[in-house]
Amino acid sequence: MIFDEFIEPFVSSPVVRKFKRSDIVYHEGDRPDNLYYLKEGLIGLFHISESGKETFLRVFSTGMIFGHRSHFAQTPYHATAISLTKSEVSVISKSLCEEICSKNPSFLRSMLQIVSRDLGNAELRLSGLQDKSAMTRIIEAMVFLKLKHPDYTWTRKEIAEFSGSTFETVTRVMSRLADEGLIVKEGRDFIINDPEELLQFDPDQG
Amino acid sequence: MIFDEFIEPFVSSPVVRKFKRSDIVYHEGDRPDNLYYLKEGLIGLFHISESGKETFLRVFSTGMIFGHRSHFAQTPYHATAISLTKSEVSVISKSLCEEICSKNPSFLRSMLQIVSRDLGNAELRLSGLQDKSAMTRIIEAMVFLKLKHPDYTWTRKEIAEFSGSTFETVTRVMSRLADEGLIVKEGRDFIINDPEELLQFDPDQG
DNA sequence: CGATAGATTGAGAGTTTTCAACCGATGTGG
DNA sequence: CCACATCGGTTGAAAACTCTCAATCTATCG
Repeated sequence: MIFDEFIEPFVSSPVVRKFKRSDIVYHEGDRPDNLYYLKEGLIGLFHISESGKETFLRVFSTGMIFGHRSHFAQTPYHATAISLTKSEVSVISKSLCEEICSKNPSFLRSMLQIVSRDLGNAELRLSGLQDKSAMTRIIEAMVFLKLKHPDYTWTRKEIAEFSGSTFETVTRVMSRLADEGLIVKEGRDFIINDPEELLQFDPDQG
Repeated sequence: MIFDEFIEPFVSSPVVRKFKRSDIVYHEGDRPDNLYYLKEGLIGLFHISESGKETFLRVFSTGMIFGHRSHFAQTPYHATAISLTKSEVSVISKSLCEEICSKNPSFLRSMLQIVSRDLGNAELRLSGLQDKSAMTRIIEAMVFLKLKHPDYTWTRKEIAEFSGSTFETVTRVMSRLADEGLIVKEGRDFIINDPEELLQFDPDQG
């Protein structure tokens, strides 16, 4: 993990908060007074629009920092962090963060690398929304999410909100993929047989 | 400008390149061997998909740095930088960049702030693509682009690629807005009477 | 075992895109 | 400085892809 060399102060932060599924860690619009280090669990970052439509922006898993974008942008949170599982989070105050930054300039470098990569990913998703079919985006989201976190049962809704689609369309795509033998449904969960093959799947020739 | 305190080495870089409209500064996939400082002009960052569909990701104007995301992410360029006007660019080598970073740690801080804000913007656009109508997105793009660069004549195509739409739809929206008296068309250019009013416009009650 | 959250499937609607044909602006070279 | 070539813009009609709505079913967990 990229943070190995900085992790100490995060792990040993005295302030730890625990969450269960669906708990909110921070709200869109809040002032970013802290950074967070995820000791254990899975947390999703969602934007919720006025109309109530949710967009699933990023996933944070054990060992990752989050809340950093707003901190370094010096703007309020633009999205809401919601715990997807039971989780345990170290809270790092602004001042502790400053201390880490000044003691260890390469921490800033790491943060910059992470944010830069996330920006690239976000912009590629932006492009994808415009020239890929819903099916392709759903397949890519399934592969991305499931490979990253095979043990978590992603809901159709989460996959939809990550791929820019609806849960009904995700259901339809998954039924089709199961028919084609590319995935296996197991209760509400699913298993990807061969990620490469799945990504190559062309809806028209089946 | 946020860079005032760092600008010196950028301005005085000995390597300057000049471009005219449509010239490519760097290509998606290229290795980021340099950072760029835009001394004069307007440059757009575009992602071009396999099918040829373009997405307009970011605008760079006089005084801004670009090419930094890939540099700090340590990944190839994910998009292509195209000059929209005649422009003049200082080329900053990796090693000069390193020198600036180490001499001036707050340069990293500034870069981190910029990239963090861009990430927030990209993610908000991602959300917008899913719950705003084409008309709303087009209006927002028009206001954003035109207020930022009133003297540049944005083409329908550029507005479409920024808002995630097509140039035909942009044309239709602009005709409607002109009918409503919210904008004035001047040749290929357009003038926004009142940005606030334009942003508030509700297509249904017009 | 019952309650509830999540999943499935169908049918119909609607926004936007696509395709096509035509028009107008801009600017360059003779 | 005009003529023309080219790039950009306009408008219409039809098609398409997803979404929305609705009804029903099934996991999962206390």
